[in-house]
Amino acid sequence: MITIKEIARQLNMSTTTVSNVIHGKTGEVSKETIDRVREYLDEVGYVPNLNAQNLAANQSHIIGVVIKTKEERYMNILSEPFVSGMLGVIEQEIRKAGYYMMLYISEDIADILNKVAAWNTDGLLLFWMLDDDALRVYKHYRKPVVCVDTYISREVIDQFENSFVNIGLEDEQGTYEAIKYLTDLGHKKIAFLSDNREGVDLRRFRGYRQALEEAGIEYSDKDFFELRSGKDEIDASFDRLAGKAKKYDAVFCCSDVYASLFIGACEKVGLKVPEDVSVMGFDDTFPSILSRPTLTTVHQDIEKKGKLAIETLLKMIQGVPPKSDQIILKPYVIERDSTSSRHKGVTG
Amino acid sequence: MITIKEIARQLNMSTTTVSNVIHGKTGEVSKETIDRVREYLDEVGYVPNLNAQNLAANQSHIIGVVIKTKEERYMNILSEPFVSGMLGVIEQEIRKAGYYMMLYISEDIADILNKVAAWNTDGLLLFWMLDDDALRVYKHYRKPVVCVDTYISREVIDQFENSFVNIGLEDEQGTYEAIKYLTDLGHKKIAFLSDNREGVDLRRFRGYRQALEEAGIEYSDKDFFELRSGKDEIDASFDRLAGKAKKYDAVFCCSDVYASLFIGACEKVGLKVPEDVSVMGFDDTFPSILSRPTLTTVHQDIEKKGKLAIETLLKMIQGVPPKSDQIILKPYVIERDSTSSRHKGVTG
DNA sequence: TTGAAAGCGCTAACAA
DNA sequence: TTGTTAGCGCTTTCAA
Repeated sequence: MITIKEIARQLNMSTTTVSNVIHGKTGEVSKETIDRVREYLDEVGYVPNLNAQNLAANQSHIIGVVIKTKEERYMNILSEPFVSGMLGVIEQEIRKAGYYMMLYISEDIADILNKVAAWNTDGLLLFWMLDDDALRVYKHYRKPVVCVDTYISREVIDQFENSFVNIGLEDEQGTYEAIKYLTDLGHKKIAFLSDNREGVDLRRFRGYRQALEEAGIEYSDKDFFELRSGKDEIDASFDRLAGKAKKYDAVFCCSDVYASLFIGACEKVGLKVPEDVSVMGFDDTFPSILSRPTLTTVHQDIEKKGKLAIETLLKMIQGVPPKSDQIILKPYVIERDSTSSRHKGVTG
Repeated sequence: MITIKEIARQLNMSTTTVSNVIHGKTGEVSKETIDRVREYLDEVGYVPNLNAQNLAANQSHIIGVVIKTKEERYMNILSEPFVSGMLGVIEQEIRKAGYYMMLYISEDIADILNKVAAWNTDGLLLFWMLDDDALRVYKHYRKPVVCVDTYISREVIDQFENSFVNIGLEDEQGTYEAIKYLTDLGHKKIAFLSDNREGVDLRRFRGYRQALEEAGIEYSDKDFFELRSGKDEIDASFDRLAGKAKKYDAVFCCSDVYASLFIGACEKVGLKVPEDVSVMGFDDTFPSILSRPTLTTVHQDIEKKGKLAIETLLKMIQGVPPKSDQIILKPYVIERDSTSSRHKGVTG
């Protein structure tokens, strides 16, 4: 790899001049010199050493994308349609902006922090942080941080000194509408299926509770279909829940994949979807159209979410302070074939 | 961020000593010094600047993962279940080995080459290169390169000076077995669905042709269901192909996603799967169990493929020459519900 | 308009 | 066993 120094030597000029034309700081360089340098650059196929550049300029052009995984899951996190969809658009946007993406996946915030610091990452995109995770990151990091789908308390946000931005979704409202959609169909016994009770899923649960309440339906904790999503247990877990589903009119699932797998489990126990039980998903990722029946689900605009996240982060990196600390997208129900109006009650 | 220099100053010793204990080169340092340094390192939470480290040591600990995309596709490449599954295990393995992954997605090899060189990437994982793509990369790069699912001619391989390794699959044999499975069920008119005629899919096509030949079935180019996979055209393309499917007993698809979408298109034109037409997929990714009917497909071990690729690359980076230039995994047919024995011919 | 030189943080050859 | 020092390739201040 040829270096600037060498080029300068060949051209009989200083490294400063070469560096200047490389960076288009041509105000201070004669037209003639510019051409001479440009031509030679082309000829030798100069490629800058980014490590050196980063070291000298103290900026890396790396955007760190941080995903905190839970322990063992049935599926590699990157295989989740929502995650891979998100990552796809994020990667694209980062690349378009001339930055590089580095992926940090870990269960351990401290570990992530280390790596992010070691690379001198210019900015961070944080997915699904809980509690004070994001704050811990920010405190040690003090560079632009954008969170995605993160719920933290006002108190914690205040400690961010105005440099917290979350790109989120109206999870509660979206789920409320989903459940309302089901009650409007005449369903009464409605279960809520998720593998956790935190963050995003907690808000969805609240939306679910509120819709039930407004419909005058009582909730019991048995209606929370808690999935054990470990690799070894997920099948058994679905089977168990499908067994319980006989007593329900509808089951709302916190992701399309879960909805799809749940439908499979229902089939196994002889329950027909939607005739015997309606099933809803969330996200409107491609499992919702591959599944049969196709999934009635809550659509969210993944592309927009990803683009907004990177756009916001990039602006912050360029020193533009964020206008608001929350950018919240609106989801909406998409009707497909996994739901229908209530039959059981009518005939039973 | 505290530096080694500063630490050395505080501790009243040289940077070499500090650097040595950081890197565990403790043979040359007294026990006492080691402890003193370690303790202080902990205390101040020292994090090395990787840019500096890379620059000085001339190695980046970055593994470049290169994916050459085709033009516009209906789906972001990272959303493809096969790709995201692969990336998931690769990321994991890279991380476990203490390396970093940098993703380079582009249509343009030259562009990729630039970035890879700029970062001084330690090794490269190349996906689905065609023709002399991989060779071009190697020629400009001359560091360890492992290809995945790459078919190139012997001539080209020879130019690699023994440093070419491909992690592949018996695509031809796998497809041969898939088609044989279909002919054994009594199917005669069998179509082959793909969006291209190169690389992997070309070999699969050859397996298909051979199986047909052995079964004494004639092939006509109309039996190649060529999918236009652009965003705007894919639906229309599937509809058109589903229309053609009426005259067929079975359709072999080059991916599970395609199989799944094709089944959807068949339903639209009133064709039942598998009663009217059998459909097969490839890869055995999760659409094959989410779809209804579940997909009969050709299973390949993605996890093993990914692990082998990284393992091989890491060894090469450590200077161990590869034993063989081809590591080829064996796929096998998995029976599910999207295929059945031939009815149409029996009754018609 | 151009150049010299210091320094980014780290490694490693060499000296002590 | 420890320290000095010369780079790695680039940016940038300051001087010419």
